[in-house]
Amino acid sequence: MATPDALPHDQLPPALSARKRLILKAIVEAYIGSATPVGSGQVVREYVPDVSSATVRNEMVGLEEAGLLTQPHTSAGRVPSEGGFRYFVRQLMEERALSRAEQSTIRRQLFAVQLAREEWLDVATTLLARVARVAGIISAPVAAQCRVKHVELLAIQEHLGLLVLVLQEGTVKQQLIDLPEDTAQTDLSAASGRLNQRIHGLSRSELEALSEPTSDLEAFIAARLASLMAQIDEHQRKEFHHTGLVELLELPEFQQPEQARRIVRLLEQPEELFGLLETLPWSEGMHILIGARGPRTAILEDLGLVVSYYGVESVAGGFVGVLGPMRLPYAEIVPVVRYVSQVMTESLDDLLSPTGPGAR
Amino acid sequence: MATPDALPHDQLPPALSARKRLILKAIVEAYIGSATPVGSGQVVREYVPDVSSATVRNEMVGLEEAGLLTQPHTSAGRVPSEGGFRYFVRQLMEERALSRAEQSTIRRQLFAVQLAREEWLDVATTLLARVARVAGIISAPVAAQCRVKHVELLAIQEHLGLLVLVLQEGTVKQQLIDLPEDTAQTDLSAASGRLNQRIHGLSRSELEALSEPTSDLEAFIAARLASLMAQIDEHQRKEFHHTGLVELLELPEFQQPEQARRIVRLLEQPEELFGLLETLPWSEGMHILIGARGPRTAILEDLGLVVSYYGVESVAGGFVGVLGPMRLPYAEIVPVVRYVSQVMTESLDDLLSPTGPGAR
DNA sequence: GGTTAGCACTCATGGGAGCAGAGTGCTAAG
DNA sequence: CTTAGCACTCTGCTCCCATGAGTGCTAACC
Repeated sequence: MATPDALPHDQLPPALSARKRLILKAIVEAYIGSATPVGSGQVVREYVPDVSSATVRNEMVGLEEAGLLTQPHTSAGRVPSEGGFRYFVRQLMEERALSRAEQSTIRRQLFAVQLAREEWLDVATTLLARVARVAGIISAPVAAQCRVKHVELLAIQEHLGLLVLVLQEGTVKQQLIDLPEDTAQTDLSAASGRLNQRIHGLSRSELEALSEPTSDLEAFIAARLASLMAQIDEHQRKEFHHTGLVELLELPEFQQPEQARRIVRLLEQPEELFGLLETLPWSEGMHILIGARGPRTAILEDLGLVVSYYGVESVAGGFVGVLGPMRLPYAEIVPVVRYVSQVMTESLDDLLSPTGPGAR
Repeated sequence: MATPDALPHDQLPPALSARKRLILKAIVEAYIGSATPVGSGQVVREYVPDVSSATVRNEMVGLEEAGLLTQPHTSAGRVPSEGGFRYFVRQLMEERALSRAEQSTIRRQLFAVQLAREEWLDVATTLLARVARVAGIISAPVAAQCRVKHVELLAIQEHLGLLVLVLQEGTVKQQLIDLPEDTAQTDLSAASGRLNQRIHGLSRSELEALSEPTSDLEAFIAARLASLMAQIDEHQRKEFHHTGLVELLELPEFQQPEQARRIVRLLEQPEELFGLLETLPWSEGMHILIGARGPRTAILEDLGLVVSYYGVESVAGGFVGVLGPMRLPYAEIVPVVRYVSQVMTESLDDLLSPTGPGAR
C-alpha cells in the first residue's frame, strides 16, 4: 500500500501573493472562531476592508485551486482544507506570546507537585485545559526503560513484604510480595542495602544481567525487583491522562454522534493514539498534526493534534499536548504546549541531577 | 423546597392482577431489549400468546392509570415509566443466577490483583464491563479515614527522603519529603521503628492526638505522616474509575448530543455522583436507583444506577456498580454487581485479617 | 491589468401538504 | 370478561416550494 504521508504541496508550500496569504489567514482565523464556512463578504467586513468582496472571491478561487480551501457546497462560504490549516500553521500564524503571569502560573503549578510525581500528569493536563480552554488534553509518559534509584524491602507481616522501588525520575512504585521464609527486617535491610550499591541506575535488562549475587536473599530480591520493573515498563506505556472531554463534546463538530464517538474512543481507548505518538521523532520536540494523511494518522481525520515531547530521552519523558477539532486555536495553544513541555523537562532535569530538587 | 423523594405508589406498590403483572413484565423486558415503545401486538406475539391484543390494550390502560406505563404519543406503543421500572425491579424481575464459571472468573480476577491493590478498581470496572456488556461502569472507594499499618522512611539523597506508608487495607502511599538535616538511614529506621510500635491502626486524627514523642526525629516523621494521611483522606474520596463510555454512546438514548453530554459529564466529573453515593446508607449494600426523584437524584434523570457497597465500614470500602440508561438489563446486572462487591469485601476481609493473604 | 458593480445561478434550509403505517380506544358481539 | 372490527390519531417520510446566502461570471471602471 502506498503511503501518501507527504504531499508535494506540503513539502514546498505554494508561493502565494501577499494578499492571498492575508485572505487565507483571515478565513482560517474566522473559521477557527466560528466553525462555519466563511464568505467573501465576511472577509471584507471583518478582516480586509480595503478591497471588495468580488476581489476576495477571485482570490479565493486561486486559493481553492492551490488546495488550501474547500467549499462544502456551491453556495456556502469557504472552509480551510487540511492543507490550508497546515499552511496557516507553518507560514501565517503569529504565536501569541505567553505573559509573565501565565508563565509563572505554569511554572509554579508544575514545580509544586514535583515531590508528588504521581500526580504530575494530572496537573499538566488540567493546566493545559485551563489555559487552552476548549480541547481534549492528553499527556502520556513515553515507554522508556525505567532505572533504579533506590530499593527497599519492608517486612509487613509474617510472609508478607513490601518491595519499594524509587525510580530515577522520582516516581515510586511498590508491590506486596510473599517472603520466602521467616525473614527478619534486619536481614532484609542488609540485603537491600548491599543490593543498592550495585544496582543504582540500572534498567531491568541490565539488572537481570547482573552476576554474582552475594546471598540467596539478595538474589531473591533482585528477581522480584526485575519482575516489578518489567511490569512497570509494560504498564507505563499505557498510562494516559486526559481532560476536557465534556467541553469538547459541546463543540459543533461533535454534535454528530458519529464524530463524538470517534473522539471519545480516541481518548478513552488511547492505544491507537499511542501507536501514532510512537512514530513521532522525539528529537523535534513539537509536533502539529492536522487531519489524516495516510494509514497511521487516519484516526486524526478532521482532528488536530498539538503535542510536544518532554523529558530526557531514554531516561524519562513523554508527550503532552492538545487534541481537538481541526480548527484548534493553534496560535494560542502552540506556545502553551511548548512552554509546559519545556518546564516539565526542566523539572525532570532538576530531579535527575545528582543534587536533587532540594538544591534549587 | 418539598422533597418528593418518596412517592406514595412506591412505598406501597399498587396491587396488580396477575395478568397485569405479566403484561408489565413483558413490556419492560421488551423495552429493555429494543429501546422502542412496545405495542399490544408485540406483547401478544412475543410474550402472552393466549390473549388478544385488545385485552392487552385494556390492561395497558389500567397500567397507565397506575403510573407504570406512559405513551410517547397517541399512536405509539407503551414505554415503562420510572415507576414501571421500579415496580419491575422490586416485584417482577427474575435475577439470572451466575453460573459456576462466571463466579470463578470474577473470583479469580479479583484475587489475582490482591497484591496490587492500586489496580483493583480498574480490574473491577473492566470485569463488570465485560460481564454486563453495554453500560458505564463505575467504582469509587469511599472516604473512610485511612489507618496506618506500617510506616518507613528511607534516605534517598542528602536532604531527600521517601516516606512510605502502608495502609491497613493493603494500599501503599509514598511521598518524597525534605529531610530536616543530614540524617543517617539508621536513625531514620530506628525512629520509624519506634514509631511503628505506637501508631499501628491509628487514623490521622488519632495520630495527631498522640502524645509524648520520644525524639525530635520521631515527632518530625509523625508530623509528615499526618500530613500525608490528610492528603490521602482528601484525595481518596475523589478517586473514581469507569469503563464502557464508548459502548454507552452507541445506545439509541445517547444519540442526542444533549443526553450524551450528560452521561459523559457524570462519568468524567463525578463529583455529583459522589454526592449522591454519599447519601446512600451503606448498611443496605445493594442500591438500585432509577430516574430522578428529587433534587439529589436529578442527575439520574432517564438513567439507571445499580451500585453495591463493598468493604468494611469505617476501615476501607466503596461502591462498585453500573450506570447506564434507565432500561438497564437489571436481571443480568444486579447479580453480577452483587457478586463482585461480595468478592471484593471478602478479599478486603482477607487482607485485613491478622494472618494476611498468605494464609489462604 | 487589476478591481469592482451587477446579476444570474446554485444549493442548503425550513415550512407546509399529502400519504402510509402503526397503534390505539371504543363499541358491539360472542 | 374477552375479542373482532373499525374509526381515529399521530409520527415519519417525501415531495414541493420559497427563501436566502454566497458564488462565478461578465462588463464596465480606474
